[in-house]
Amino acid sequence: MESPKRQIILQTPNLEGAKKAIKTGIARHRTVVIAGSCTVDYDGRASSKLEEGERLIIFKPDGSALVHRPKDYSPVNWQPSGSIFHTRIGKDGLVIRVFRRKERESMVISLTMIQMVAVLDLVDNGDFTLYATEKEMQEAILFKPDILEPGFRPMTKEMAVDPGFIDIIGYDADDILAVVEIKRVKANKKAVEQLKKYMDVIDLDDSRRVRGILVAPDITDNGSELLNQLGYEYKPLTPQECSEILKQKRGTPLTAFFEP
Amino acid sequence: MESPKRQIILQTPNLEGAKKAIKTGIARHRTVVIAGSCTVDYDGRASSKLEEGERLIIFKPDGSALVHRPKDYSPVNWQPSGSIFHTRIGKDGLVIRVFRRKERESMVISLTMIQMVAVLDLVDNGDFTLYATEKEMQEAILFKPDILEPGFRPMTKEMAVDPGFIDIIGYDADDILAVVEIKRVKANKKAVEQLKKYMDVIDLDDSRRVRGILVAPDITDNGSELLNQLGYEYKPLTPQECSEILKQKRGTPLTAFFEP
DNA sequence: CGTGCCAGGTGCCTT
DNA sequence: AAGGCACTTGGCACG
Repeated sequence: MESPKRQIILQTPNLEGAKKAIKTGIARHRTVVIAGSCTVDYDGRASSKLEEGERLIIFKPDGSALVHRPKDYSPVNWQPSGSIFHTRIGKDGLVIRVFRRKERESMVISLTMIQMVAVLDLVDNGDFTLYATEKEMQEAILFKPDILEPGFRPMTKEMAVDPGFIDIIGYDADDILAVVEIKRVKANKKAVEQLKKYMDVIDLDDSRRVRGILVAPDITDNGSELLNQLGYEYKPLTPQECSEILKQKRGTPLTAFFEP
Repeated sequence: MESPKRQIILQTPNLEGAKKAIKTGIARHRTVVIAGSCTVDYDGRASSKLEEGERLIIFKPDGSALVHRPKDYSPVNWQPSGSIFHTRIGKDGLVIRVFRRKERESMVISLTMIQMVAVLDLVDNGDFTLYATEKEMQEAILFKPDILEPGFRPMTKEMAVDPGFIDIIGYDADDILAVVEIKRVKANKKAVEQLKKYMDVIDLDDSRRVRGILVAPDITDNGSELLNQLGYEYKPLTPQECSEILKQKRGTPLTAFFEP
C-alpha cells in the first residue's frame, strides 16, 4: 500500500490546477503556501485594499491565513486562526475568501498569476520555551527575594485588586509593607501610574506606610520624575539576570532542599 | 539571450543542495521559503528554545526572517528587517544564523531534514490602504463636525499637551470648550483615564467649564462607570461610519467647493 | 463572554 | 535616540 504523498508542489500551475491543489490541501488540513500575483481586500474591524503585486500567501490547518509582501516582519493582510476558506475561479482569477464568523471579518485574495503552490504536511510537536519573561522575573524574586533587597519577604503573588493584579506584595527587613510592580522592559510613566493605581488601593486598606517599588531593567526620565514625585522607589533588575537565577534553581537537585 | 530563472524550487533536497540554493537566494535578494524539520534558538531581549519539529521558514530580501509553526497567526520565532544571514553545514545539519546588530539579537535555525526550498523573485509595488482607522475617525469629525453633535466647531487637532496628544479640541453650540478623545475600538476605563489626564491639563489652564467627550463605537461597563463619575460624556461612533463619510468627501469633486 | 494586561510586541511619528 | 501611542494588535488568564 502506498503512503499518501506528504507534499504537493506545483510550479507555475494554471488557475484550475492551483485551485484543485489548494482545495485539497485545506480539506486535508495541510499547510498551503502560494506565491503569486494578487490583490487583497479586507473588510471587518477595519478595511483595506491592497493593489496588484506578487506575494507569499500561507494558509494553516488551524484556519489562520497570512499574506506577506517581500518585505517587513509583519503580514500586510491576515486572518487569525478559526477562519473558513472558500476557493473558486471567477472573473478576477482564482479567488480565495477567508472568513471569520467571530468578528464578521473577511479577506478576499484574488490571484491572477501563480508562481507556486506548495501543499505541505508539517508535523510539529516540539516544545517551545521562552525565557527572560516578566513571569520569570517574578519567579526569581519569589525564589531569591534578596535580589530585590536584603531581608525582603514576599507574601503574595498576583494579588487581584480593584481590578488589576499586583505582581508581588511583601514585607521588607523593617516589616514595612511593599507593593512591587515588575516590568521586563524599560519602565515609563505608564508603568509608574500602574504602580500608583495599586498603591492607592493598598493605602485605602492600610493606614501604615507602604513602599512602592518598581522593578525594571531601566526607567525613562519621565517615569523617574513621576516616581520621585510620588515617593516610590526604582530597583534595576534585568530579565536575563532573573532567568539565570531560575536556571540555578532548576539545576538544583530536589535532594538539596533536604540537606542542612 | 536567456532571462535569469525567476524561481528555484527544490523538493526534498540534501543539505548541500539546500544550502547552495538558500545562499544564492539571499545573495540575490530573493524571498526564500524553506519547509523542513528544525530547532530554533533565540537570544536577545529575551531568549527561547524551540525543540525539533517541522516548520515553514521565510527569509525576505530586506533581511527579515520568520519561523512559522503549522498553527497560529504569529511566528514562533523571527527577526525584523535589517538582519544578516549566515548559512553553513555543521554537526546539527544546515545551520542558518540570523543576526541583528541593533539589539544584539540572534536566531539560530538548525535544519535536519528539508522538504522544500523555494527561491522566489517577488515583485511587489502595489499600494496598500487601510481604512476605518482612528486617524479616519478624527478626519471625519473635522470634515463634518455635526456627526459629533450639531453645532460643534473643532479648533485644533492633535494638540500636544503635558506630554500627550489631545485628539480634538473645539467649541460646542453653546461656546463651551470640549476635549474629544477618540477610540476606534470599545473604550474601557483606561480610555476614560486618558481623557481625564487631558481634562486635568485643560482645567488648569482654563477656569471655565470644559466638556470631556469620549468618542468610540462602544464602551465597557467599567469605562462607563468612571465616565459618569467624572461627569464626562460618551458619543457612539464607529470607524466604519467615519470611513463612509470620508468616502463622500473624496467623491466630492473639487468644483463643488466653489459652488453656492 | 467581558476586563485587564503582557508581548522578544511592531510600527509611526515627533522632539 | 527617547517618548508617546495606535494596532484588523494577538494571546492568555481570570472572574
